[in-house]
Amino acid sequence: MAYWLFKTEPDTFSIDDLARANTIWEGVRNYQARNFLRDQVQEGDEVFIYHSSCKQVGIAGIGRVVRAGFPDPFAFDPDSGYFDAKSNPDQPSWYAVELAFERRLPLLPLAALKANPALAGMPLVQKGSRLSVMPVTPAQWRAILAMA
DNA sequence: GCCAACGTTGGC
DNA sequence: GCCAACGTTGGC
Repeated sequence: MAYWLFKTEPDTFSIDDLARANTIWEGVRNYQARNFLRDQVQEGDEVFIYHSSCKQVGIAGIGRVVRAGFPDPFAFDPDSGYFDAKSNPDQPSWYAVELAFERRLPLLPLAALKANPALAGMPLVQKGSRLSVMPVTPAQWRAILAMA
């Protein structure tokens, strides 16, 4: 089983929304993140949910992967904001996974994560990184849980 | 709202 | 293939 961190803007989708129902994690439009979703994220993996671009940025909770990578259906829907005319079901450009809610965490602010030397290797805390789906090592996972 | 950093696009 | 222009991300 592997660990991940997914970013989301809570104004659009938050840990509270995940707590209400499983969700298709759609709309990832970055190739590096896409490759993780398509090739590596597996059912049963655990995921830190990170709130970005908001008042209190940080890790807000944990989700669990209940369906591994499949073609992002929103990319095929002309009415979706995530529509991509270059993606088609025969050769999908983009992938999604399905997540279930696991639990909330007391918000772990980005500043605190940055201050933890055990997390220095995470793209999350590195300047300029915009990666929205990233692997978390078991050691990093434990270090973050220890902060909660 | 500002702006730095990054990814993508498109002309050549 | 280069690289300037542009759009987006995301912290502050």
